[in-house]
Amino acid sequence: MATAASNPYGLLGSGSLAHADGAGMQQGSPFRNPQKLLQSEYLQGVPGNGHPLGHHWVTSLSDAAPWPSALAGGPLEQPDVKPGREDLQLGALLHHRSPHVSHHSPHANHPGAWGASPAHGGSLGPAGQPPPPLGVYPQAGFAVGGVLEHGGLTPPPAAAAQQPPPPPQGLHPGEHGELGGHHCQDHSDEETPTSDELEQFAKQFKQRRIKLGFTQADVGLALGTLYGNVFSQTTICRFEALQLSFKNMCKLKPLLNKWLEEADSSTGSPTSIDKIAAQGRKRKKRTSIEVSVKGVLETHFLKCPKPAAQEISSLADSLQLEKEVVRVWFCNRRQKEKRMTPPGEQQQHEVYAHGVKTDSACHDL
DNA sequence: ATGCATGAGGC
DNA sequence: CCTCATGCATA
Repeated sequence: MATAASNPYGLLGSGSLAHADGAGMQQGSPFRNPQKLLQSEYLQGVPGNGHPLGHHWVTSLSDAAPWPSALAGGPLEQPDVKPGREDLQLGALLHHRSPHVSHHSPHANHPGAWGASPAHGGSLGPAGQPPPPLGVYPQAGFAVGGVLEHGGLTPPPAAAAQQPPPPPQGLHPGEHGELGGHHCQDHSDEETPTSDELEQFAKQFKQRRIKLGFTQADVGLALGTLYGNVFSQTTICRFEALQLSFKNMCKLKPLLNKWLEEADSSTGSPTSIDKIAAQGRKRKKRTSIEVSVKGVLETHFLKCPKPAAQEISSLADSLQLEKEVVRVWFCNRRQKEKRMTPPGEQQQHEVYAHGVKTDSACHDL
């Protein structure tokens, strides 16, 4: 498709571009993680993380296919040809507010996968959310809100029930009373987009962005000048690649959608070139971890995704790395594990479960 | 596009 | 110390 993916960065060599491009295109269905974000809301004290994350893989593979049938059952790129075509044809002309296909998967709303927290209409409040007054801090106005926390200290009662089958209850909108009696307003899609919708939106967004001649960085900046929430190229990139958490995706979608409309109407208008001040923070130089070392780390990660402090220390010592570096590495690894398609397995490759995680804390050192 | 890093919020 | 959202710096 848009192989011409933007090469906004003149500095990038063709080599890296090719790689990047390919990666981006492959993102057919990165979402496969059954992460129970939605439940975290009330399961907060429960072992989302109490046991090895590894079990996520097993979970996703064995039980559930959090994915819409389209993805799980049949590898279809697009159930409908709407997005792409529409974009190409009407791109310069106009587009309606609802980019997503009118017919969603009938069961697409099942919360199994990345159920976002529906009750967070308040914190996330996509559409109804008033733009913060020139808040320079993205997070200030937004409130990372009820970031779902770990709390994983309580082990599951029985190993048998590895993960409770998510109730098929559709988190339909209009349930919360906090928003007043507005309910059931047929908004485009503000409540809880399905992963499928998000995927489609992201795809469409990227294509339009490119056609309009904007780079990811431009968009991030524009969001800041337009709505007070600045984002980096990284974030926009991750959004397009669907490498953010479901919740995070839901939060950004409305903003990006607005930007699309804006960019659409002002075809040719120069975007505000506003640059926010950078913090004179002493950021540590990125420590490059050698491949071999990474291999060791990964091995350990497979054994125990959440090593104790002491274990981290000894590991760091063995690898001759700072403890902090190792700690952060594990943190990042865990995050990655949650957002991305599990390492070592791409959506096109064969899938076989790792039968190693019986869900036990790693051996105490 | 992605790896390592920072920081807020929370136990 | 963890998770989660986010980004600088880099491959």
